[in-house]
Amino acid sequence: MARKQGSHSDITGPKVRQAASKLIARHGYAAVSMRQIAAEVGVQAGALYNYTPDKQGLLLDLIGSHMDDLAQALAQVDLTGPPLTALEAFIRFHIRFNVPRAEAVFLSYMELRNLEPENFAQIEARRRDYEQRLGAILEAGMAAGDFIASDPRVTTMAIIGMLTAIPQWYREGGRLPLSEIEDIYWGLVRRSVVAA
Amino acid sequence: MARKQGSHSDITGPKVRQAASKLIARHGYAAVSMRQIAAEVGVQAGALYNYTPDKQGLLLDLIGSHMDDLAQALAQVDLTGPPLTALEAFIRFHIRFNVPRAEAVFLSYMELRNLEPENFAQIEARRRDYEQRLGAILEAGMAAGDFIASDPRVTTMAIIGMLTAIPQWYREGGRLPLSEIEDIYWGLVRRSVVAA
DNA sequence: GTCTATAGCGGGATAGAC
DNA sequence: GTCTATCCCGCTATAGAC
Repeated sequence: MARKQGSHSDITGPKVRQAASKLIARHGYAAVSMRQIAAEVGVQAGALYNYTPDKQGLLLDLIGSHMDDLAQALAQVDLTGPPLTALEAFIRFHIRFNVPRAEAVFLSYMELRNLEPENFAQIEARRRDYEQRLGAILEAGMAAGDFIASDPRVTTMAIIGMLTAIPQWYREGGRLPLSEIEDIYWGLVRRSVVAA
Repeated sequence: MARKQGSHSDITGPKVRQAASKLIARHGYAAVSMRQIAAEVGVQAGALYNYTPDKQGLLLDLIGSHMDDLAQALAQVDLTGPPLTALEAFIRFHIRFNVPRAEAVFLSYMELRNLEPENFAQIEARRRDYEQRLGAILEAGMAAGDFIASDPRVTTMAIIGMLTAIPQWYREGGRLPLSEIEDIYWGLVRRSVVAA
């Protein structure tokens, strides 16, 4: 409440992140200049440094925020049920979360290599934690005999790969609604891992 | 035979492409300078222009050569059998072709956006042709009742996504041999699409 | 075919006025 | 908080000697 209404920093800050996300997702981190980002926001390049210590900090902020959002959203999902229920919940969550965030997903994956080593390690650890949530479901289901006994780690990577590719081809307003895509993918996964 | 043995252009040319592929795969097209590529080869930057008209031409050469290799290798595969046989052949071919070429696969996908529009369109068309080979198998199998009737286009993208992610985590000399990875993936695909 | 040297440009980041 | 101006650097690509 003490904060002034209309303060520029409340408006410009988000605009900087949004402009950077859009341009970096489209052209790549190294190919986008601070001047281009500033032009997209409608300020001069020097003004960006009120919102980020440097270009690398901006990238880390974008990817880190995306990982925050992912972790927080997953925390709302109940994965404590039986393996089959948990698996379906995870699959549907992943699709519903990622597809509307195609830009951030794409950026967070493609620009990992442009993070400085310590930043990279931190993000990578969080990504592995996320994947391991799926891995644990598969392990539990295989141990219980609900799922076909196969290699849970390879199966995890196969499912994550399949799901993560969706935002690359799915277009809103396309041939099929997202709910149907979700059903199709769940069908593919269910048949491939659930014991008959 | 008229060509002199030991001519530098026969040796330096491939070295330039190899160095560029390695560096661009690791750091990204925009982040890698012609000077870095030259240093990796062991020449000065100006010498590179004996082998490429410009930096963009080098990128197009790398991605285009990869697509050439892919098309030529696929042409050796017999996909004329019944859908189930053709599907297995395609799956195993894709894994066997892509995994040992992780660097080129990664680069060819990640750097598409750095191709100039006409170059991009040409590569993209060839990629779609490749994916359609799988699509046709799925359509035939669904029409014949061998495969579970589902959406062939979405299923194509799901399978391609699953397979294409393999080089991102598979490491030679890792826990499992490639032949076993191949078997696991074929099992996943078979169960998900083949009618019981 | 490779070198050295350089033209010409655009990059990230900072200083100081307002 | 934003601006203008600028420092210093590295980039692509070319010219001309060898």
